[in-house]
Amino acid sequence: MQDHPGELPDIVAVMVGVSVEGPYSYRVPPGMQVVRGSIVAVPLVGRLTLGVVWGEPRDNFAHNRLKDIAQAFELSPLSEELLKTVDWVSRYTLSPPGLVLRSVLRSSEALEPERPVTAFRRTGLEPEKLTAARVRVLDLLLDGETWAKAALVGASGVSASVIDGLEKAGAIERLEIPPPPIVLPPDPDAAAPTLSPEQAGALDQIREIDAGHFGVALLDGVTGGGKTEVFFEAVADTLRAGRQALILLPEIALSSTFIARFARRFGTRPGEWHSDMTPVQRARTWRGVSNGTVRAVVGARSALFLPFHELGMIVLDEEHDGAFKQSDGVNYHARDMAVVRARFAEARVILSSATPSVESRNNANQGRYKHVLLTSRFAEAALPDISPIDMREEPPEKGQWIAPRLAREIFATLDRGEQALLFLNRRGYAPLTLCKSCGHQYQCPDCSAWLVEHRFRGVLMCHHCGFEQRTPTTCSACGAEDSLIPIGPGIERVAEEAAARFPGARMVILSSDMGSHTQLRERFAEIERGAYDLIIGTQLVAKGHHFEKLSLVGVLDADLGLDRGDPRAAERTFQILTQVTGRAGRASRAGKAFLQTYHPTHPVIQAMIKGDREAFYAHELAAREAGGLPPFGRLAALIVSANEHDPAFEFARRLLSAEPMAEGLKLFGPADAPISMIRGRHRVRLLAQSGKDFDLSGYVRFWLEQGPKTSGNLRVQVDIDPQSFL
DNA sequence: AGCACGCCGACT
DNA sequence: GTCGGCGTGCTC
Repeated sequence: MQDHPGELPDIVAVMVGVSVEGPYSYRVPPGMQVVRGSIVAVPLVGRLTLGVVWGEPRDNFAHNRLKDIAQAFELSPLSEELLKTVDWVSRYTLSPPGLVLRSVLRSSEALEPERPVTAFRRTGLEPEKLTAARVRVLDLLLDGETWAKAALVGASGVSASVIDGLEKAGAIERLEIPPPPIVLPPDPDAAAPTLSPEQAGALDQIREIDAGHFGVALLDGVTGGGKTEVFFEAVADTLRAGRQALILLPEIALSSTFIARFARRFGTRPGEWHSDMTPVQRARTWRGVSNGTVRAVVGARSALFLPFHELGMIVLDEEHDGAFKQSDGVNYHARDMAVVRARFAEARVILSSATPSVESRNNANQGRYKHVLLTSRFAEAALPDISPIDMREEPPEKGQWIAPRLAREIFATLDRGEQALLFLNRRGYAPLTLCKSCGHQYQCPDCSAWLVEHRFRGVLMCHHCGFEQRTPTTCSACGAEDSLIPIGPGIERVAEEAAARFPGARMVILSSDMGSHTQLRERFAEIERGAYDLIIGTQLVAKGHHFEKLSLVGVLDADLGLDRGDPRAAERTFQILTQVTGRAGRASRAGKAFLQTYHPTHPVIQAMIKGDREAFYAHELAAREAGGLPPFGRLAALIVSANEHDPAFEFARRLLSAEPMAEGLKLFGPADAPISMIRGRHRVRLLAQSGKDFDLSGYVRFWLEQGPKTSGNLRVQVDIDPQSFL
């Protein structure tokens, strides 16, 4: 075996798809050929596990205990750039490489060759009986064409038994053909749009990044500025160059409009990759990406680990979106890992957003990313006029949440026959329920969080673990009747107020718990048709929907999320306020937006009112730099959790005292996490802060190796570059 | 990630 | 006495 150049000796290292720290050694049985990247099945404690050949064995495991690789799959070996990405992500996030590899091997169905499909063609014999149904089938099979059975049934509209009958009669014959590709290759020239001069300029700037080399462009443009058309043209360039393209979206479930847009531009649907797909659909995308028949993929963040071999372009649309950060299992941020993979693959990256992350803006300012600006909106639509409503000076009536001035604006908007949107980023009816006779507060039994009343569904529920109970009628602490009162507003409560104050308005509530994706999609379509006058919604309404008649946006609590001890609170608030106010006045109508706030002088609110996003970025970058926070420093959170509070806290303290001293490193904590218990586990945090050029991952790895070992139900989770401090 | 092993409480 | 709960440790 060894005399074949490029082949590995008879013992190889295999990274198994389980949570282990390094590859294991396996024998390559006679006759089997594997190389680095080969996907294999290996025996591991009595069962077969998927793994990938990693290279030469590194350990000296006793040769007589080695096992044979059970199977090498008939697939192209994973590309070197993907293997390097797995290693890099593992080292950076402190996740075992085997666990990271699992994200690559996520579709076990994809590994076996696809079953051939049954197809038919004419034999030339005419059947004795020619019925109308038979003629329809035979007409489709003219000119010796071969049709898959399912396609033939679909196109002819006959039942399968007609086809079986024709076969029996000898008029057609059955053959097994390879399954058709899941999608047709996209045509880069199918429907190239006419770009505006500004868009064309942006595209030219992107094209200045050499194809065939790594480079990142930040496509920074206002909502409605036509960013999608621009990056579609860059994708077309990539396809023309014979390379594959990946477009990552934060919320794939609501992106059927995006898929349709892609199909209009490229003449065919892209490959898709997201959690709503069946295992078989996923397997077909995975295989197609691997064997090169799928040239473009639109997917959620996990599509980053698909087995591309010719990856030339990664686009992250809405790059600032928090959904790109994975926070269970492997904690990675798809934006950063996309840049890493693109670097290994010599591919280009486009980060697209109307409200870029502070990190990306800084990279653009520093010249590491090419800053591509799109500043004007289509159809000359102006950005909305944004005004504050100081809740200290003009508060709503007691028991109401809509300030008088905002209510007047809503009336005026409705009178003109236009749509108004009320935004409150809080699901349910009320965030807290308490008993007015004994003061009992309804809390989750497993989390240190209040139960949120969802009146529509008649339950109190925990937004952290999903616990719910029927809303009681008597206090469960003191037994008092009719004593439970809701405190604070959620969108259901705002809807109740709106229904009472604007009785003529056709109203709709939009939040993630108001139905399935399909139902929500229908609601959005109805709104676009103008079936509603007043839209009341959470986050959900902020994301990329065009509402023609919408001319007023009211943000009921612009401060929500501003004042946590969280370094990204201001950024997130700025992003969501920009997005939601950007819903107003999309077409020819000038829009208005009102921010109800208790902090009208806060820099985020000020930047919104003045329409001065540069002021926001300047202020935020200065604040981050002064605090040594990302992107000017690094953060790592260590979350110690246990079934009881004290052991967790005590362990965190011991961990802290075992900290290896390092220059320029600051440690904070231990402190109870803001939500100190989730799902019955108490959580204590330590925070490490370092300078930008410090290997914080390496430091934390060394720290944990040196430090006290966990036992019992103690866990230590590491979150490098945490996005929030919950 | 699985899965077996082993230790402790609860029950036929 | 045995069943079964879950904490612990190992996998080439």
